[in-house]
Amino acid sequence: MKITLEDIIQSIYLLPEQVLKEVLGHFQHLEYPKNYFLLKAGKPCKHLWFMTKGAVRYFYINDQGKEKNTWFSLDTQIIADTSSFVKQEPSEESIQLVEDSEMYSIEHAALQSLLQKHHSFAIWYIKLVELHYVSQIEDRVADLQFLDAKQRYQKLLNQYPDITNRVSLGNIASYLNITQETLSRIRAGKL
Amino acid sequence: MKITLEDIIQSIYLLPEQVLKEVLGHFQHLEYPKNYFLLKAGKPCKHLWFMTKGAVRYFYINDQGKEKNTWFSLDTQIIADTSSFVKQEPSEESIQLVEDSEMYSIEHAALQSLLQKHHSFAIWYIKLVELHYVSQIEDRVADLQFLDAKQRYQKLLNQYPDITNRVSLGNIASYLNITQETLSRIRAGKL
DNA sequence: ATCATTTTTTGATATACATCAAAAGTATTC
DNA sequence: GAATACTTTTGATGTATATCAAAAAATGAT
Repeated sequence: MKITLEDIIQSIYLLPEQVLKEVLGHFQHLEYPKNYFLLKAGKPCKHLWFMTKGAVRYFYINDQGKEKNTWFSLDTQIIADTSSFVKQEPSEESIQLVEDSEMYSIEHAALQSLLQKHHSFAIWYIKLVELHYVSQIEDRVADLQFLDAKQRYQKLLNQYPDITNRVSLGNIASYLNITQETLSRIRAGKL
Repeated sequence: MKITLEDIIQSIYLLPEQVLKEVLGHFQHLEYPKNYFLLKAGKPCKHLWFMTKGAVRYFYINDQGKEKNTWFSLDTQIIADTSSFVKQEPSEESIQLVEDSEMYSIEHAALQSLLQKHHSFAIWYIKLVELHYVSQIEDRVADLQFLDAKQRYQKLLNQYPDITNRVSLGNIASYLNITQETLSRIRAGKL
């Protein structure tokens, strides 16, 4: 039983039939291969994506020119560089697929006009932002502040039990903010 | 020239005269002394506060029973435990004044009914959430991931040049996620 | 299957920051 | 203004994790 775009939208907040129809009309169905860039740093994030299958990583390039992952989204997730999306300013991070993925996208401009047009859609978007952007990222801050590398790894495994088969050790280490050597040692139970 | 509540509200998104009036009617003006708790961990965050003067810290209690600051807001800022506020679930953090402060508050229930009642207010709230919650916290994640203690301290000083006179070294160190000894050494230029 | 490339593991050493202990400095109260 | 409590600084030592180097294992291409 596959998750439809309609399911995702309605699970956030129930929209009136008419509005839902109109909203659905603004989404585009997409399939991209592994390694494809949804967003490259420097460009404004013009879309909001609803992934139905696949995996992505978010990353920055730091001062020393090294990539640093900030986030993973696997399977059914909403994807965007929130900060760039809401301000329509150049993004500081890139978003790249780490698996062949399927998703639906809506453009920023279309979203804005729907927000102005339909009060119910504005309420829907408030729920989306509150639950998806805010809660997720607050968790992340708490993790970074309070958990050490090993605890953060265990929490990630808890959230995505199959992540080790889907994302490389180097990419996971980068997200955990540790080196891949350290993650390798944690896995081996040596730390 | 003092900043009024109306200024703050209108700077987020211009509301129609009538709606603005109604919205203003739901805010309460408050003055609290240093050390007062706006929110205690375990209680749901029932208010959104618009501070016009003063300073607050947000903090958790960690596993070892030690307080850990997660955030400061000084002067004109919007205050809430966002995560608890949006879900109306028990808060994991506390919010305490570190100076005598002045602010305006609106209750969660009042906000909800205004959101349902006025499309324009829903748009206003979207702007608020996007710009205040999301952007601030994304910066914070980037800081935690990419900057070392010294860089984070310099950035904080940049944002709040007078913070050293207003917030204790221990509180700042806690926010920076380092010990006060380390911060003391950074200040002394020994690190 | 073989070779080339990428990913993961292992080992030795270095470093940033924590921890513990105590002294010095600054506020607060009577 | 002395006494008391809080805050900040200094010193010595310990620990988690980084860095560098290289081997081993896994993956992909011909």
